[in-house]
Amino acid sequence: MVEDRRLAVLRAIVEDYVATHEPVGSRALVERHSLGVSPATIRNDMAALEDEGLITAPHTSAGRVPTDQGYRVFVDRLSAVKPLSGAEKRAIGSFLDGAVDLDDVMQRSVRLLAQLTRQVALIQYPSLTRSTVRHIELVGLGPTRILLVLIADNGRVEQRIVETSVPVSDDLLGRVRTRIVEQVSGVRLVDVAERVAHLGEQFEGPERAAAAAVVATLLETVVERHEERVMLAGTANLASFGEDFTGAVRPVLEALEEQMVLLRLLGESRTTDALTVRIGHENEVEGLSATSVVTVGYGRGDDVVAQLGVVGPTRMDYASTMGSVRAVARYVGRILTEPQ
Amino acid sequence: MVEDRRLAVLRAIVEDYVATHEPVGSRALVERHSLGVSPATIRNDMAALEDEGLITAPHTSAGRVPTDQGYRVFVDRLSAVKPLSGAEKRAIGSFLDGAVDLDDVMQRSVRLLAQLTRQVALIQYPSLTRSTVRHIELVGLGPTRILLVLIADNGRVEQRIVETSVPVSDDLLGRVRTRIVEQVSGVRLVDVAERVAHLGEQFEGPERAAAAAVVATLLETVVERHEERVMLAGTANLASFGEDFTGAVRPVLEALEEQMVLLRLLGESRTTDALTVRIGHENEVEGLSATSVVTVGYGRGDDVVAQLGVVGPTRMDYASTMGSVRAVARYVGRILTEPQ
DNA sequence: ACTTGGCACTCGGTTCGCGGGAGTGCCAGT
DNA sequence: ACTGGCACTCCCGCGAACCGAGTGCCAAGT
Repeated sequence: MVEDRRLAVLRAIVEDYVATHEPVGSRALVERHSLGVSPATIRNDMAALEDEGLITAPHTSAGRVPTDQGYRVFVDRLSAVKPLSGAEKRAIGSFLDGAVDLDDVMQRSVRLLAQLTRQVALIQYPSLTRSTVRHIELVGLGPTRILLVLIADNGRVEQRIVETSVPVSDDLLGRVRTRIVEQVSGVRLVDVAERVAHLGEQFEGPERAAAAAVVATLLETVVERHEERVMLAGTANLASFGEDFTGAVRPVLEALEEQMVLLRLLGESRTTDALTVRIGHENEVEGLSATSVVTVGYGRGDDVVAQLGVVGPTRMDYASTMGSVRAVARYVGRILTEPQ
Repeated sequence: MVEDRRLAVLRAIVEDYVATHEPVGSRALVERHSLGVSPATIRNDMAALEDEGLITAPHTSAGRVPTDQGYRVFVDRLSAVKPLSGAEKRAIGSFLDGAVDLDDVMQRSVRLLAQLTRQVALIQYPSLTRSTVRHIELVGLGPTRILLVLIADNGRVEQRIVETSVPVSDDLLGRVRTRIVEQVSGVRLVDVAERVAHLGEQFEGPERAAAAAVVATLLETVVERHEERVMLAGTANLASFGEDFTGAVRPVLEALEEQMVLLRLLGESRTTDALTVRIGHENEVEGLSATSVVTVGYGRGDDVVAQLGVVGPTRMDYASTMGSVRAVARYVGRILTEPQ
């Protein structure tokens, strides 16, 4: 009972602080929420919440501000994901429907998400897992350099440079290509590995090393590096996160310039619809301790192929942000599911 | 004579202001530069410079600050491009030499430039002009959708989606591909247009429309869209441009998110070594009126294939910035010239 | 014709002191 | 367990005063 009210107070504090960006006091709280008790009672609750580490007071006589832990409790126990308004849903539809290829889908989605949340949005390219190989091309760039291009049937194209220890003639290159194409055309990417595993052995002597290098890179491309691209939008919104945030802009921009950081940030949910929220210092990424990151997996049906999400100030509107992130993820998933 | 000293005063003002970020007064000027005259004389000169619109005073009794026009005169008549230090040159070498492919060269270069100048760096991908076609692949994605992939011998890969008005069978697709590959393999990209111009006419009836669509897209890819990609680095430096710049961060970030804007920004110098400097309001791009943009073409020898440059506050160190931009452009040009 | 020292003046920035007000913690009473 | 009252803290805003940098102008000097 008492415990319930305390949580209600926490919720009220978070909501007011998110709305006003100012420390909230006991009086303002009873005025703006129907808590049914006096400011004095609220003060007692606030003292308790402060002891628990959920809120904190910037000065002796200012109001209270939620801590990272406070937001954590809020997100876990007090807030429901807020569905989008009709207008927002319609906006999503009209925004995404004109996309012409995968790049375009990604770009439109990430911009849309940035716009909806007024925060920084991230989207990871879908992995190749479900696709099949349409074609593989080997292009000699020099005696020991080969460009490998993999074209998947979903329109995605991957390219990698292969360095071989021994020179590769065009003739050999042609034969390797023929063999590989024979083996993997129309094969699902997940199955490519077993098809080409022993392909190097079909070659003799010095040719074997070259063939092996090509195969190794192919496997790497297919298996390991198939989700490394990330797209970003809405960095301009960083400038509007508020006065008190300006000092944190630089480290955030620095973090966002690193692909590796972005990938770590997006994490690896393996089920759709399960939103991940990392609040303030929960973020391992240095420089993002003043921000929260909301991510979710998206894909075809229940099959998660990649992640998307947003980065914003810890004092964001979690309910709306989570709603937007989830909604965009669903739309993108739907588009990927449609026959292209 | 008098005119000479006035320009010397302008130079001194620009240099001091760039160094201190504070309005500079007559007294400080004579102390820090050997002008050989008294502050009173300087004051007269300053009044004249103000009348000419080259400097301005923020308040009645603060020092003077250069105007955009003042920087213009400084850049055109008073400053020499500053060569890099030995350490910087060595840094460039070690930074760029490990690059493994075109993407990598671009990425390393743009990061390097951002680091050297502590500003925001831009680099445009080299155009395909000089390259030859290694391979062209057509992948059917649906009845009226074809993915066109063009692989150039310099390692660059371009992809485009083609929408056809009539359905295209795999059979037809195969034949179109064969014809195209026959025509353009090994051909320089600039010559592709004439080779395929009449290719559609080799097909009859409904097939002609499909073939024409593919050819049209191919031409577009080769001729028109061959320099649309731009890479960006150092946006975090925006946060360090200074107190007085914080208000301008948002519009700048917004501008930098638009590919089209970036391309306009990079402009189109057609000779290497001719640096372009656009100062403050000289920039047509809205939102960049508080910044200056320094760009230069780079390429193989005298042949400009693309541009690179930086965006920084109008009160940047033009001499050093121009030196860094030019130096990086030369290095990148050299790398492109080396046999890959 | 320039240059210079002197001088009065302007005005932004800083410091200081002083309420006002919001907010708290605690206590005694219900 | 809640509430009203009360003393206390301390941030914030405001005006006054002051300092100092800088200017413009003028009369004198070269």
